[in-house]
Order: sequence, then structure tokens, then C-alpha cells
Amino acid sequence: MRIATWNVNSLNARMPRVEQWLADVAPDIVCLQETKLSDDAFPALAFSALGYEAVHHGQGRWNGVAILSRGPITDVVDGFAAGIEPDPEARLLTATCAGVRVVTVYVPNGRSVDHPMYQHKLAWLGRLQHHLAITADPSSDVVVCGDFNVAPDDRDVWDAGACHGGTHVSEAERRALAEVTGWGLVDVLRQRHQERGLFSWWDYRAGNFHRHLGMRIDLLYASAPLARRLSWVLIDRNARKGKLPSDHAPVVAEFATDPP
DNA sequence: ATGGTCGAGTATCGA
Repeated sequence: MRIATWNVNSLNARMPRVEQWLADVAPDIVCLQETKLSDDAFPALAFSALGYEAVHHGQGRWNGVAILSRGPITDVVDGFAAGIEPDPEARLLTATCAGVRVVTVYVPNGRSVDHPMYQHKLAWLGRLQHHLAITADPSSDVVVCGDFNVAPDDRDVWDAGACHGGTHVSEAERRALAEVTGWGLVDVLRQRHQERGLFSWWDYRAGNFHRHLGMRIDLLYASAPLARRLSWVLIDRNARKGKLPSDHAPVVAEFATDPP
């Protein structure tokens, strides 16, 4: 089973590349972030023609998350579960696909460490922790993936010194992320690859992609039973090349199917 | 030279 996450930075702008990428990579489950679409503008028919069921939680101009699956999609939750302070922004979607509880996230950026949105980001991660406890079970197959807007450690940024003092690398963000993953999640890329410089996002400006100035902020976490079945995982840098790319590359992981 | 580019929508703002 092949599971992928990709911040497409506008599905309207990216649809031709997304369709080609689905044909090339053949994932079974795909989580998309930053569709920037309302639900009624989501191209469900186009995905259906490619063999994918889809669910979308959108708001229009900003944010927007989706899950595509080759099989049926059930038990869908838009945003935070009942009982948690609702998010007026469309940043979270939960569904079950092929026996896997799939949670996709687009964590608030935070803007800067002295901005109110930074406190909102930390609180949002706390609400995510609560949401996981309600909607999923870490002793079964769970994937939590998406654009976390946090680089988990200094290997995940091009220059820790240059990034120091900014968002995405602060101690409080990393601690909030660690509290979420402490629920029972394995960063499958780090399970397999330990080197620095494995980035998933590069600023469009200043030729940063070609200068290898990026961050790893698109993360794919699996519960322990699923992580044990990891076959391989990669960041698809090819998707960041060429004409009209997203500023993010997909992360793709292959898991062996449950033994009979 | 203290920016650099996208995407939204059509002036700027957010990333």
C-alpha cells in the first residue's frame, strides 16, 4: 500500500501536474493540502476518472485539505472532532481508507514567533493531539501526514543558524509537535533515513530549490503497527522541478499489506 | 540594491 502527502499550493493551478503525478507514482492513498478550493469547486469527477474516491474539506481562497483513495472512504470527520474548539479554517480532515485511519493536516504557519498566529499554531497542535485521541487508535493502522510547518530537528533545515529565531524551528513548536507524536507516531522518513538535507519545501524566491535551501516540514507519521511494515519512503523532489511546480514536494511511503 | 516568487484576485496579502 502506497501512501503520499503533498501540499499542492492551489489544486486549480496544480491539477495538470497532479494528474500526471498520480499516473507516474500510482499511490493508493493521497493526502493533499492547500487546495485553495471551496467544496463545490473540488474536481471530484476528474479524480473519479483516474480511479480515486475523494473527500475534501475546503473553504475557498485559502487552506483546504483532501484525501484520495483507490477504495471506499468512510468515517469522515471535517476539522476537529466534536468537543474540541472548532477551527473556522479548513486545515484538518480525517477518514478511513483500506483499513487505515488517515489524518491529514495543514498546520498554521505561525508567521513569526512574536505574532499572535504563532500562539495560535501552538494551541492548534494541542487541539490536534486531543483530536487524535478521540478519532484514532495508535494500536491500529494510522497515518497522520501533511504540512506541519515545523522542521522536527536541525537536520531538517539548510542552515540551523540562519533559521534560528524564526518559526518552524523554535523549541516550543518542536515540543508541541513531539507531544502530538508522543501519542504513538513514527516519522517514517527518519525511521529509514538519518542524513541531513532531506527537504520537502523550498521558497519560490531567490532560486532556493536549486541552491538546496529548503526545509523538511511535510511529514508522514505512522502508528507503530503500520510503521513496522514500511517497505520504503522518499521525498519526490522531481515533483518540485520543471514548469509551474508547487513549492512543496510530495512524501511517498510504501507499506507491506497486513500478513494474512 | 535588505529583494528575490508564487497564487489568490485585481490591491495586496499570505506563504
